[in-house]
Amino acid sequence: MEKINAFDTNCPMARVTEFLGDGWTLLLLREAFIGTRRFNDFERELGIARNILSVRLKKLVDLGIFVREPSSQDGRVVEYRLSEAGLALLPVLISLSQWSTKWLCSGDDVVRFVDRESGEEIPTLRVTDRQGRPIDRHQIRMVAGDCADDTIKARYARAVAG
Amino acid sequence: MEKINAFDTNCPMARVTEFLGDGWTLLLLREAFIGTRRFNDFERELGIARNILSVRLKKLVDLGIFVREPSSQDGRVVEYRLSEAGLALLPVLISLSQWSTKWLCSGDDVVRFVDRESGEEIPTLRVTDRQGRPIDRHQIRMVAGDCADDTIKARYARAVAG
DNA sequence: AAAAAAGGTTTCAAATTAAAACTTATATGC
DNA sequence: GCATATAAGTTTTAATTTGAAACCTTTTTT
Repeated sequence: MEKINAFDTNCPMARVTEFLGDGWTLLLLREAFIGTRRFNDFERELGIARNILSVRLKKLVDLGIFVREPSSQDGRVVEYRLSEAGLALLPVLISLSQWSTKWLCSGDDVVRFVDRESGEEIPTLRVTDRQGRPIDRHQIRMVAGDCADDTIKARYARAVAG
Repeated sequence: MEKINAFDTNCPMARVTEFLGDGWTLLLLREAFIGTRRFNDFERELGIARNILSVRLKKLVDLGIFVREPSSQDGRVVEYRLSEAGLALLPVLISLSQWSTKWLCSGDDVVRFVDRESGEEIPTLRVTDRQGRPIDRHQIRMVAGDCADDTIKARYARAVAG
């Protein structure tokens, strides 16, 4: 994988790839949202190699997604929990999960997101306008931001998202 | 990366990891949404190695996310475009992009999603209840689905998403 | 007919991941 | 207090994946 360049430094998707672009991090996030906190538990639940887990947790901590907290009760124990930034990934996980359930998984799913009170399934996340009205895929465009150079701008000007 | 097991076969996140869990696929999706269609264009825009690109495109086609279409105009040309399933990933890309813009990228971004008519930025995707009312993170739970075994169910029963 | 263009595949070196054993620090049971 | 257990890592070595460049095949252009 090439080094991140000037363009990708400010591309939100490229920045995400930096940590989601491996075979374990999304599952680590799933575990964290389920409530897994400890090194040995992440290892056991996922079957991830310890050296890889070590590197991934470091990266997630560096990026501010996890917080590393040695336990005050037991000097051996370290807890990894989701930071504000990590918790803010919930809509991402829900939209991914909903998409996957519909397009990849068949029938019964192992994991679902529900409303704690009603127990009802969280409805499909929708893209809306400022007034909260659902808007159609075809009404959405990707555009180049201010810091994009002319080549990028020209490409995005042609771009159609959907 | 271990083989997908019985549990993960029905875990939406594990299934997503199967194709998003590498350093290129999310960027291929970004390119596809921008309008990139051809092998050589994906290669040039991303700087991805041709052999890897070849394998990734095959996988995306296999999963039904891309459609491979030899051009009827020019027998040399092949077009890869997003299928319905691929286009349905737009909310995922938007939520990822919004999260990344807020928590990873600083200031100006290269890519933005806007309303085609108004030109306004797409507002942050929100989790809502069935009536469309925004619901708080703490009101969301992850639960085990029907096909989960008792161990899994027990873990999820303790789980708190947020 | 020759050259160019497009979409690949092949080959081999470099980097990453996996599995297992090892290390260090703290806690527990006798 | 000493032996054992537990937790969180690190190290080592082998297997797999990725990257870069050259090569191949088909179709189009000149």
